[in-house]
Amino acid sequence: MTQSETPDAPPARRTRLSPEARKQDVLTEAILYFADEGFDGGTRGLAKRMGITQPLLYRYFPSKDDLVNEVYRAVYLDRWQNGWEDTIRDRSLPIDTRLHRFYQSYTSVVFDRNWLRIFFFAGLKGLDLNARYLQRVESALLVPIWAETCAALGQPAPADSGPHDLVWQMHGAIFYHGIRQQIYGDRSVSIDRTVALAIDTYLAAAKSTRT
Amino acid sequence: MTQSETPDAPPARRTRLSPEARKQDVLTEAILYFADEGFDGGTRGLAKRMGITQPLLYRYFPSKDDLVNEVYRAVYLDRWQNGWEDTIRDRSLPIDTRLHRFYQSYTSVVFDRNWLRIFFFAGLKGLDLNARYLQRVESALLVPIWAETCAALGQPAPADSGPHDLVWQMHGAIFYHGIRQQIYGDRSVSIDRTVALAIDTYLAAAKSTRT
DNA sequence: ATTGTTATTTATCGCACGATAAAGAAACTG
DNA sequence: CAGTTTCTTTATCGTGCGATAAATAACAAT
Repeated sequence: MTQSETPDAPPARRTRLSPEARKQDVLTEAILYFADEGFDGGTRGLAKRMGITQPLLYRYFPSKDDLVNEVYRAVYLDRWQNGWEDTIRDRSLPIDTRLHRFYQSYTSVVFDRNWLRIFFFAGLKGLDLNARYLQRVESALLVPIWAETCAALGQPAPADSGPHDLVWQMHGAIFYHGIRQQIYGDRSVSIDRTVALAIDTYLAAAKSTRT
Repeated sequence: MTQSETPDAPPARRTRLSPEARKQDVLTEAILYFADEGFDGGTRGLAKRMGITQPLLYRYFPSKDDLVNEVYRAVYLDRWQNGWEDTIRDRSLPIDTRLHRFYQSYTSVVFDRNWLRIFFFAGLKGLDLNARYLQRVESALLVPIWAETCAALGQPAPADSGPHDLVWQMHGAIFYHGIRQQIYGDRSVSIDRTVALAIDTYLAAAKSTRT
């Protein structure tokens, strides 16, 4: 019984890769693995899923914590698109078009199972990653959105205050859709519908309140 | 060094409680503990926090899983208030008053650190608890909200379709505020402001689209 | 082919976990 | 006070974890 082997795990692959390729392989698989299992997932499980042995991980990452930190970096820093801010500020387009294009791109990145699950695992663990990410969202995306909205409505741009609560409303409604979809598995409503509705509601409310 | 004891843990309390009292104590503390540590938190940590020894837990709960399940029940089933549905359907009040009252009560229950954290720990673990809870929210709260909204606007009540996306928008915007507040520690905006704005925006949008 | 380098595996340590059995002590009974 | 009950602790088992050291094998160079 102790001899039996699961068929997808041949006794010893012993396929030799270059350090760069192996490290990248580990990182790529670690994103999927920790998104599935949470950061309490064991290094043995990750290694088994890759068809390598567990100590090999420690040749490329000094500790599990280091691996986890590289996962953070890969998922959140590397997937940030500077074009988002440009799209929001591109006054050659009407504001609703800009918002549609921005959220179409934003949700295509953020409404990803791995992205969202790791985001919440980190948030629950109390890491400052989420607070810092949200601060970046606010300062780099939501504040400009409100400024551009005011400008499009012929209002003076707000001095340096934060984004209006209306922007958070819109953003929250859209983000919550992603949570329902990716965390709870509810696939009943399409993303495009939610995004379009949230933007329309937001712009209508912004016009009517004309703060 | 191995003799040193943390001062808040006297060698042996040996305070003897009735089974009911002890079991309730364990359950109460387990809610706080698992909300902090997640369900991977150890039984030894929970026992230490209570000032009892770890095997004592197993006198009142056959296994850790049983304890966790009782935590679920205590947090989600027992905190559901049937009055919510009554408030929504109370046509002696205008619809906006009903929505304000409902969400004031709902958020006072749901925007609780323990409630939200356990909710997300369970969701990430893939338990069906969240899907079932959301289904209950939809059928018992959101569908009636849309029906009452239509009625208040003089529309025919929708047959048996789900809640309009506008209701999900409002609910999501409010819920997202709780996430920012309790999961990410952002205390910048008040709950009341968010709730009031979300309801106003929702009702305005419902009026204008008059679907 | 032989050798050297190093990617990879085998074997193992110390520790924390969930869970169980037996010993101990607080309360109740007479 | 002695006897019984049962709440609580001590001691322990088996398992899986992160991490390390040593043995092994794949590839490159000559």
